[in-house]
Amino acid sequence: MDTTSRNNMTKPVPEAKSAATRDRILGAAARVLSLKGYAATRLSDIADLAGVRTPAVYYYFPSREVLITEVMVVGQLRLREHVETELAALPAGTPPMDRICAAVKAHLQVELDLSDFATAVTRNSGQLPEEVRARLREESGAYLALWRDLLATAKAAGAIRDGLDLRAARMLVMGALNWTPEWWNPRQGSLTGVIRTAQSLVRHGLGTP
Amino acid sequence: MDTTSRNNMTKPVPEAKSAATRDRILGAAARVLSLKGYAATRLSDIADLAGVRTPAVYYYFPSREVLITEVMVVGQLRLREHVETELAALPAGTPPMDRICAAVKAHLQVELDLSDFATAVTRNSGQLPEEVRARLREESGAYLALWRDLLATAKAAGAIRDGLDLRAARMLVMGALNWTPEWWNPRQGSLTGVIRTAQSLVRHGLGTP
DNA sequence: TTTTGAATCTAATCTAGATTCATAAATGTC
DNA sequence: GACATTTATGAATCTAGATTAGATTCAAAA
Repeated sequence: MDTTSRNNMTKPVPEAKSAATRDRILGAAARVLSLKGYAATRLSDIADLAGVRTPAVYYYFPSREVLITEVMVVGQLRLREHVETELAALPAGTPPMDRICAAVKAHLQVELDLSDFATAVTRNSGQLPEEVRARLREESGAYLALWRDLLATAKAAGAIRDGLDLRAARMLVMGALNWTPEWWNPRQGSLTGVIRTAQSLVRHGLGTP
Repeated sequence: MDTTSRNNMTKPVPEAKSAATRDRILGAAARVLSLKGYAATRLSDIADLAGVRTPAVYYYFPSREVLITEVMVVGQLRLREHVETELAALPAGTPPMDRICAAVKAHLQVELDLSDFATAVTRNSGQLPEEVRARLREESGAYLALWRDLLATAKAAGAIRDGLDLRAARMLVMGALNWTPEWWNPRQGSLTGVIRTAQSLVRHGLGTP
């Protein structure tokens, strides 16, 4: 997925091969991480999946930790970007609760369908060594802030039930979403089904009747 | 926590010392696991916390994996037992949605306050090697079944909104609960506050208006 | 006392991976 | 088609931790 990206219209085919391999390794790392978790992710697994020998990884990344950190940062970034994009696409004047539901949908799409990177972040955020966590803090803070805004706006508009602890409510909702990779599987239920259910839960759980 | 247990009224003080140390090691393992995660849990951390040298662990457990497996099994068991106990304590005729809310409360109590073992399970379930996971499957299946029953009963009683995918709804709720150890901290909010919010979310999220 | 077995310790050993490095292929350049 | 540079490799090396081996301590039994 998305192996090319960068340098779109500049030099014809600069270090195309190189960039491609680098992306292949990064993508492989994301996938292994999302499947096996930080503990069990060996550099050799990543290399195998990328179709390259282990030392080749060092041609592109100085260490395992740097590679993993990049996966996490990219994952967190993509998650936020996708959600922001979807929100931005909403017509002006969309009611705040509908915006929240759109964010729920977008989050689940990235998490479950679009990006191993995003899954890697949520499935491993609790297990990372402190340095990686620190490196991630800023970006994940931005994502949390996005949701904080979403709820605060809805609250201000009177769309959220009274007496709810907003922080706790927000974290509970995000927890429900973040836990989905632990149980959801495309073979036993459609993605749109999960999205619909999550939206319904959130709308009725948070909203005024 | 529960250092003695077994052999209550037989021999005066049999292998009391031994059982105590074993429990100390097990408890230390639960705590380290719940704090640092499977990846970062070293036998030496466990030994340190238990006040013993690393090899002493091997006097009680044949391997790191067996030790960790036991922590997980105990954690999953305690989680279910506590929830079952709380449910059993409810007066007969308690409405199904109130029973669900009681389960929410019980789950959060064990998870956040009572047992490092329970926290260890939920924070690491996704990272475990296949053998441990297999060993855990039966017990965690029992817990899932408990919740399935809770929801099915409520549904049958007409206490749950129509058009909700029950499996997805159940897993989303459990996800919200299981994710709490990732963010909740006794210093920035009372446990009862989180419980109240979670109950409110679940009641309105699942229930008929 | 002496003996014994449980409980621990210190000092190795062993091993899976991460990391390094000197060199081989490939690719592009003139 | 020889030269330079970029990519990738095989064959070491290094290291953190798990595991094992062999004392050592000590209380209680004999």
